[in-house]
Amino acid sequence: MGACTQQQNFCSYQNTDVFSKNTFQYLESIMYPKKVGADQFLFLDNDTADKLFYLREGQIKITKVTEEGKELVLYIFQEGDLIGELGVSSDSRYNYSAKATRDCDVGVIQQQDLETIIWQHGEVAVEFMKWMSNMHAITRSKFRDLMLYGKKGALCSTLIRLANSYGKMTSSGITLSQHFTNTDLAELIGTSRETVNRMLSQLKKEGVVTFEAGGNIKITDLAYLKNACSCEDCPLEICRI
Amino acid sequence: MGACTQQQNFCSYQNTDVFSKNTFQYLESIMYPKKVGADQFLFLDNDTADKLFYLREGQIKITKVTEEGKELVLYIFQEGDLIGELGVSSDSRYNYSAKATRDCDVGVIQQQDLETIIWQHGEVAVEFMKWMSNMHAITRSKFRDLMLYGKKGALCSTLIRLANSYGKMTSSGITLSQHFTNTDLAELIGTSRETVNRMLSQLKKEGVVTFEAGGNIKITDLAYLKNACSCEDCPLEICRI
DNA sequence: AAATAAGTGTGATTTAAATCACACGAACTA
DNA sequence: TAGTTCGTGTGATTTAAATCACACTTATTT
Repeated sequence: MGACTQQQNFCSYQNTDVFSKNTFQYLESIMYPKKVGADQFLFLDNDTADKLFYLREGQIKITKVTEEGKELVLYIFQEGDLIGELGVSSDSRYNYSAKATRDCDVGVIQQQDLETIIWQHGEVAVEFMKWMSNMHAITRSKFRDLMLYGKKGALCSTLIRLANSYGKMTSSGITLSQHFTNTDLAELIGTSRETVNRMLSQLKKEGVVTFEAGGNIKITDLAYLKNACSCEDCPLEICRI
Repeated sequence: MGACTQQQNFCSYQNTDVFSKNTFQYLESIMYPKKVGADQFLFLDNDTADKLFYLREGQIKITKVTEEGKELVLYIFQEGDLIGELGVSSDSRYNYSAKATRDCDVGVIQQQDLETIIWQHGEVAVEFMKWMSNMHAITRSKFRDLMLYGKKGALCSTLIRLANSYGKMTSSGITLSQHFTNTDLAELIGTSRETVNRMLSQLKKEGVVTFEAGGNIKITDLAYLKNACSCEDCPLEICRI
């Protein structure tokens, strides 16, 4: 409860934290390995959605691209995250793409294999519902943040989420352990690179963020960010990128 | 497949269409009735999310309200829809409100009772996953439509969704069987009443919509609307309001 | 039938954000 | 080491949308 209290390096919460050791073993038993190189796609918009993917190593961005090339990044998944949809009909298709930002190690799970296990084991079913519920709550909370508080609120919300997913607590603030370019942030927010740059400059001037060597963002006034997007201190598993 | 081909009056698809007769009987067996008067709240933002609600009769709007009073309507549920979350932890809370727009007849389902059934019956689990999956897909597709194509695209997308949920096919177009005010539409889109009014006037001038007696909208050029939000002809159970 | 409330339609103005344009620095790369 | 790519920083301009202000129409109430 309450965001950004973690002392760990980063990725403190994966969306698979809802699974018990037992369930995880079932998953492992039906998983087969796959490598995805940097900048390759794990799957494309409109591909048949008949698999789930467990991200062992690397990073996957889920994106939606318009015909004019405008890109919206819906999620950034980390090692330990499970990617995909469950319970969809056999001819269902993804309506987003999944792109590896670096070399990835993935475990592929056939939806059908998983549904067999779910069918047989009630506790697995309930855990998967929790996983689905969490994923939906993440989407809903982003929807709200990006729609209701203007581009500035959207940026502040995104910085908080990045802090929860990549933040390292220090005495002087929360440092993001990964560099995000202005363009990266713009795609997360649905705005232009220039607008992000101007807003970040402003936040820097106001003492809300500073920049570490290498350009990594350090958040020095979390309260300001929370206020800008009417943060409701939702649980860490939901307030993520 | 393909939107707006229905000849029926309206509400052709409920989110409970994924359930088998058998599952539905389980639901009925643990449901108890509740009345909610017009303009009353079924639940409030931050209430404990330990129940599901089956809407037998009436209409429920799911809304998120900011501190400044700006309102965003996330869904409008109809008779036959199931409302709520499943698989969340016992201390989980709604982060949106549910308001009856008219007198409602609701069946209340304790989450715990349902989880017991899910635990025991694999087929129920799988059907509920499909339900959850659908709900998430609705949220995601709205997110995309409202973020990527400006306010005009957002309005056009919303009109298509309304057509799918309330449209009655006629020889001259698709008539919405319910009146939606400019303010209603503005809250669905996250914009101002004036902007909706101006956009609708423009669409009328361009011959995309007309107004029936009583002010109900009739869509006369669906292709135009689809084009404005890069409609991907997603299935009817997802392209709803 | 008059009064009140709720909804529509539109101008004028302000504000937010996108777009265009270009200078500059840092980081690779050949 | 010169060239190229990639990212940053900022002005100027345009466009989209919100806000303000008010007239007018249509329901609803008493």
